[in-house]
Amino acid sequence: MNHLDFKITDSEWEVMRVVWANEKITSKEIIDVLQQKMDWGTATIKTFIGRLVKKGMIETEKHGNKFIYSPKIKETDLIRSTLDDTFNNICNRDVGNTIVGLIEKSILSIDDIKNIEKVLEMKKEHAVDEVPCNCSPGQCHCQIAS
Amino acid sequence: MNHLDFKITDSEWEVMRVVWANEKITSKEIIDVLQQKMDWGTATIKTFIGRLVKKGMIETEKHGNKFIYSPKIKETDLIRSTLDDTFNNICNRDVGNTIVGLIEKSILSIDDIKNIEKVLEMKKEHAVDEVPCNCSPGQCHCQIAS
DNA sequence: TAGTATCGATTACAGTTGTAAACTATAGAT
DNA sequence: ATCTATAGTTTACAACTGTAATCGATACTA
Repeated sequence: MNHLDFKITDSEWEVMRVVWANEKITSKEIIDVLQQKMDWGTATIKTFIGRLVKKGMIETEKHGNKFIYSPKIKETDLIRSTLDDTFNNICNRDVGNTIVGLIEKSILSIDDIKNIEKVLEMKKEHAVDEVPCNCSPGQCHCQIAS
Repeated sequence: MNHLDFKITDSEWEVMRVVWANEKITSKEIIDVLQQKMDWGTATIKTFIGRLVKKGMIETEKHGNKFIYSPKIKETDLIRSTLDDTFNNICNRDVGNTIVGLIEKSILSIDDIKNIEKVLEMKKEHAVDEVPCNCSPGQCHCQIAS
């Protein structure tokens, strides 16, 4: 499949958020930010940073004896990829309802709603009468012969 | 937090889908279904089943020397909980766009679109002008004093 | 009833993750 | 020039995961 298969842990995501928010940042700053939120030791955060570098999620620019870290992947790409992973576990026929559920519990602005309405308008052009089930046999109640 | 903190692995999710699809099922059936999709050995699948039982995700009813397995949590609850985990890593201000992205790449039926429009209509009543950023300081570019 | 197939339980083992201490190298302070 | 603080690297170790082999009990078969 797609070689853009990002996969990081929850802890690593906390670190990434700091890096994304700042674009260029030192480990000390990352540590300061995270220790206000998480109950993590300094060494722990250093480990996470090191692992993210090894995974290719952040890049380093040497500056004397220290590094300046910056993100190597975009936040939206990671979000996209993570959500795709989850939706891959859901029957296509359930996606609509799942999205309804997401909207219900989200805080949305007028503009957000307008944007969603706009994309829905576009989806209408290709909307199907019934979404075909895409599950493997035996993994879904709405089994339809493929 | 919420004691409904479900967390299973991707492999375990494959197993759960079979259990959800069938409600009452034997290990042999689970194995048959999964071996058509995954390149897993019998023993591997048995391990996953065992771990899911231990995690309280499926329950067992003894039947002679074998078990009948059935789901102990609902599929929608697990989906909900998993998506919540992801959205917890996203600034509230980005949720709207993220949902737009989801809709763009989904296959939706006319009814799905209607349902989404309906929930949007309801959201309009409480829609805000600007969604407040809910991120911890240093973890988001759109930092607003709280 | 003895043999065999099957099921679930136990054990195995490497890789990942959470959590961190210890070590090394270097930059800044005196 | 030496000391010290700091940054990054290495090592540690238990729990969880992917992947399975083996074992013990039971049910079906001849």
